Amino acid sequence: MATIYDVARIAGVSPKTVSRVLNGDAPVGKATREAVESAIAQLDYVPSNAARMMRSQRSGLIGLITGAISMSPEPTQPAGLPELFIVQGIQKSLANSGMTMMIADTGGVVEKAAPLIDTFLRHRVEGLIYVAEYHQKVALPAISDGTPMILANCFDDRGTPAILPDDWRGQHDLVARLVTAGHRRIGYLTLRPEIAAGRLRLEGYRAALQTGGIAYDAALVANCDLEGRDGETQLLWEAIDRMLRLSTPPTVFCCGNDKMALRVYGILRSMGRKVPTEVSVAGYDNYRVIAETLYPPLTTVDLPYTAMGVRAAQRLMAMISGETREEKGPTLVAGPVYWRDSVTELRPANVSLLKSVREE
Amino acid sequence: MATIYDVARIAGVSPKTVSRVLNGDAPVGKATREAVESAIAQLDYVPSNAARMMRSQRSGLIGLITGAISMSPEPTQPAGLPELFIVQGIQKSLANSGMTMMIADTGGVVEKAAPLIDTFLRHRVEGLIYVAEYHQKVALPAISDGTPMILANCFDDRGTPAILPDDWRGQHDLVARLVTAGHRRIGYLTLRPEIAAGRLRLEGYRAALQTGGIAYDAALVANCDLEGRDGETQLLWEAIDRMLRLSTPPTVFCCGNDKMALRVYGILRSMGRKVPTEVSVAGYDNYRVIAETLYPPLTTVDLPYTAMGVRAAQRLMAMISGETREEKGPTLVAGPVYWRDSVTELRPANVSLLKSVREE
DNA sequence: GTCTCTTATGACACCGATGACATGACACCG
DNA sequence: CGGTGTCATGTCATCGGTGTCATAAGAGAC
Repeated sequence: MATIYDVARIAGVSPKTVSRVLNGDAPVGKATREAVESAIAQLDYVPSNAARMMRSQRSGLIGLITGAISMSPEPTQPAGLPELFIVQGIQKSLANSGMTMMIADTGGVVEKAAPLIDTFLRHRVEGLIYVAEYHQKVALPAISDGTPMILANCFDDRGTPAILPDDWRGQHDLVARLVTAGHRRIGYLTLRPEIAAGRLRLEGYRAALQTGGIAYDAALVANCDLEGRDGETQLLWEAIDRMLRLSTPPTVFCCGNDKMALRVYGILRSMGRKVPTEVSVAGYDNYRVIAETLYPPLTTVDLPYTAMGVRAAQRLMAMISGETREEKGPTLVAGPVYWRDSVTELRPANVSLLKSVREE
Repeated sequence: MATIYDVARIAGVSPKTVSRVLNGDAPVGKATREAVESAIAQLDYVPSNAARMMRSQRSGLIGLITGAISMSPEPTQPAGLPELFIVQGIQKSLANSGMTMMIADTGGVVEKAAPLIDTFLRHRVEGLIYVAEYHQKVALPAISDGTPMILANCFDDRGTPAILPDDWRGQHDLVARLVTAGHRRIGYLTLRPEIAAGRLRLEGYRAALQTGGIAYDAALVANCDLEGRDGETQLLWEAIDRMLRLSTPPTVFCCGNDKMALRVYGILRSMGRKVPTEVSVAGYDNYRVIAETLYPPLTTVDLPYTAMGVRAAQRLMAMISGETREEKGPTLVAGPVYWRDSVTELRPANVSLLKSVREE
């Protein structure tokens, strides 16, 4: 690979002048510039970032760690990689800042995080982002030197800056929208309460009911999340069957996520109940492959992964440039409700009111 | 950030000795080693890859370019990111070789590839991998210097080494398996023939029929792929309806991919046809969120993305280490048939023969 | 004509590691 | 006891750029 000295020799100038042409940090005569540019083209010269970095002490690198990309060796459970949208958002933001992203993954093994961080530090990354596969608490090894770090889709108890989905608000907005559409008996087939999303969304559900003047009814809520183990379909079947036999059965089922909604579609059809004319269904995640492909298309709440990635990158860049007006605590990012045909409007007259609700 | 000189001073030795402790490339006395290690720990010293790289002329970096991560600004069409499994496979392989992966994406815009390649060359990556979102032909700018490059999930007409899914074999194996199960009228709702997967899979379908002694019947094949535009469900409905009215209707529908199969489930149920007792359905891709969640679970062919990633990394590493016994032409990677409950065995007696067919 | 100011360019050291080579201290050999 | 080999360590140059400073050539001011 050609060096700046080769270029200088061919162009008949000093290396420093070549450097000036490359960086435009001082005026260069027209004839000289052209000679240099021609030499560069002739040699296919590409400057070395390593050398540049040694002097400038800036790497232009951001390290990204995720358990997302490689999962357990026998990936029975994790099927989608939605958090890759977070990476997309990060990448989009960073490209504008001239940063290059290095990426590595833990393969789902937490212990691998430390050596990966070390590798990144050797490359003198200017910032680190850790992306989790779902909204959760994590415990990463502390970074001894001052390299800034951001958590995306997760948080820790050291107060590391975090970007999180606003699960509470998402479920709240969806349920509020259902209430506006006239639904008052709202079944909720929840995720397990052990995970953050499960807890927060249930709270959002309750808050929206309260605002709508609807009493919470425990008979309308069932945890149908078996953590990926088999039997989920049966659990759903039983919960749905039980709720539909109530004296005032639900007119709509909210599901913990879109995947669950996909199962619920099959179950309701097997029961001979038409969606949405006889019973409505809503999901969560806006997992497009499911939500848009299902018939009828699924009403759901967007998990704003891309936006979270953008925010993560922005907040990291702010930390790197040392801006003082730094937010404390986690940044919550809310996603819009995607209103599709899987939910009936029980009172069409109300549609005019809908503008007050956040929608796509 | 501490340097090797700081460590040397604290430990009371020369920088070179510190280097020796770090790299273990020459014997170091026990007492000296311990002094150095203690100094390293005390200073939180992390060696600089940039400096190391300048001398060794080896970066330990691999550049990965993909259009996968960030797609069109208004992502209506691309919903899944299955090719990220390719990245997973690559990453898994590279980690074992001590390589670090840099990643960037074109955002779907081909013109962005050139500057990204340039960025990677500045970092003196030792190899490049381009990953496409689906099996296709691409035209990338040539790499002027000799940096090795691999195409994954795509190919060009310059003969750049490529890793491709064996679509022909996948569809062939699936259909052969269907024949073994007793199906002789096999409907095929295809992807559009303009894309590689559409063509190759159709050929595999025909080849398997021929081997099974079954005549090809054009009435059983319909292109139901509208390139993401609306109306696909209607097109599917019409094709299925027409085929089911044939004097000898198909006993199974093969679908161009799992997403199409998801639609077909809904359509068949709306038509009042039970899957799989009245009619069987098979997909392609083994898109787990769909294939495993659907009821009944979907018989499909695995698109071996992870394996392709592994192969891509292996082939690249072979090129980097300059091994001569280099394969020519594309590497085809076949995925197994995942036999699930969406297809009926018409002749259970035949099950004993199945061992000859590749399965999970 | 001389002084100053700008423009254009070069000389040189330095960033942080490591390869090549040198050196000093022992151990072992005949 | 001198020769030779091994171990442990140091010296110095070097990788490829760029920051700092110096310098030469004109342009314009007085």
